[in-house]
Amino acid sequence: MLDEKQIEKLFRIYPVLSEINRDLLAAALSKSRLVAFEAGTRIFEELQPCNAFPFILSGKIRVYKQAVNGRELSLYSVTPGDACVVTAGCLLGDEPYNASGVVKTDSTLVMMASDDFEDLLSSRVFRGYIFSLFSRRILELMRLVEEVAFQKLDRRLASLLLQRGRFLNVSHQELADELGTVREMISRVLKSFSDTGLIALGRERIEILDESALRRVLES
Amino acid sequence: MLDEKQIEKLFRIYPVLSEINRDLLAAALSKSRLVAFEAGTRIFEELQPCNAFPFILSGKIRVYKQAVNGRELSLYSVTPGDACVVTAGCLLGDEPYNASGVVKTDSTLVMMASDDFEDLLSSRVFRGYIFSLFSRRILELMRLVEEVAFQKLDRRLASLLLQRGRFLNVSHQELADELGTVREMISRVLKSFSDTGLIALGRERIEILDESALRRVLES
DNA sequence: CATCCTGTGTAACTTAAGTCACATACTCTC
DNA sequence: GAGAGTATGTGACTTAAGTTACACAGGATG
Repeated sequence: MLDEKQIEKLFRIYPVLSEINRDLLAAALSKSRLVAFEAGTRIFEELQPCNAFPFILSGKIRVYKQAVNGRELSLYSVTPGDACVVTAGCLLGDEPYNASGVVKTDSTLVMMASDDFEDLLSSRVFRGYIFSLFSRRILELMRLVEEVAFQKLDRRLASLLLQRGRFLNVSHQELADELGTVREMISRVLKSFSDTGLIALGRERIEILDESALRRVLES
Repeated sequence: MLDEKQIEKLFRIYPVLSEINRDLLAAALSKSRLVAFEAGTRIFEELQPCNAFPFILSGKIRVYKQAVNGRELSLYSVTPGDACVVTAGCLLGDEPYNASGVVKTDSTLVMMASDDFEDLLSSRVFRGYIFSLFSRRILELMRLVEEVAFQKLDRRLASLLLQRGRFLNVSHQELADELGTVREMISRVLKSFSDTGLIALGRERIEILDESALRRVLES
């Protein structure tokens, strides 16, 4: 069950819900429940039965692949307003799903039963919203494939840094896990950026000093 | 406009259509048109406006990314029964879409106007079908990311060969374009397979001699 | 048959990335 | 502030992949 405040928040983050027939939506929401996860929780084992569709109210979930030797590579993140397509895929398809998910920052989700979610899809506007989330994810994955296949690490890392804003508090290992490489490579490339004055380095801290030069790395 | 025979074929390949309200479907089909493409056609420039949804009746379309130096990497293929999610994404999302598409074998598609397609989605069963195509594609792309990031070329090539059946008529270049690498690498790995008796080689011809051994390469 | 074209084989080399092995440095806690 | 635990720096080395440069083979065509 959700209280007033939570429902209000849900509507703020998923405004498309207001387009749905009120009774239908009320019925679906009455059976939904709020779930909170702490940062660090490995979420995917828990969602395994995949009998519910998650709306993200707050927080951030990282979906990634793991290789045998322990290396990791992020596929995408799920943030408020998103739908976890994987869950959806799991709901609708039958294929086993073998990526992992971990909560990056404390998160709250509204879990809606699969049947109710399908009912909501009878709304054309809502359908359009969900479809466009799917498509965006597909395009993003296509971009990722290209990046991993064709782009060198310095470009990929520069791009990652630029996405994260001027000051970042991350360890080299986290960046490596994001890009599917190893810590040493990240340290080395960061060092080369720092040697040329693009960034300043500290323990779990990176400051972008020369953004435009960093952007130029993307075109190298 | 489609004739009886084409409609029959469409139903055979997309049986889910029979679940849709007859009038609704008839209206949508009456405005759809049949399009044929010859093998070799680069299709994506032509679909650019993306104002229609394609049902594939026959043939095969390869969707791939191109790198600056001319290297290519296949993202997936679209075959009868599939939906080209990219087109769908293009229809529903707004992001530009920068993969390429080429017709591998002569193809016929039924192009349905975007609005009509959205009407059909009011059928719960049809919706489920389309969603599951989307999800499958997403899972496939996730698998591809992992493969490109973490797997060595011999494994990837062995896997590709095994998917293609006992006798294949392809050039090394085609295989390279599939995997995002260069011809020389393919020649080299194939040679090593042939040296150990896994395959026999000829001009544009590969025969798998020892399938189980080739399968074992996948686990190496 | 001579020629051309495309596909294949292959050696030598370069480069990017990953691995190994430590040294050092910072932070937190007791 | 001593010690533990984590994060970072770095050189030496290995490996996978890509590049360059040709030789050669086989079929197609005039």
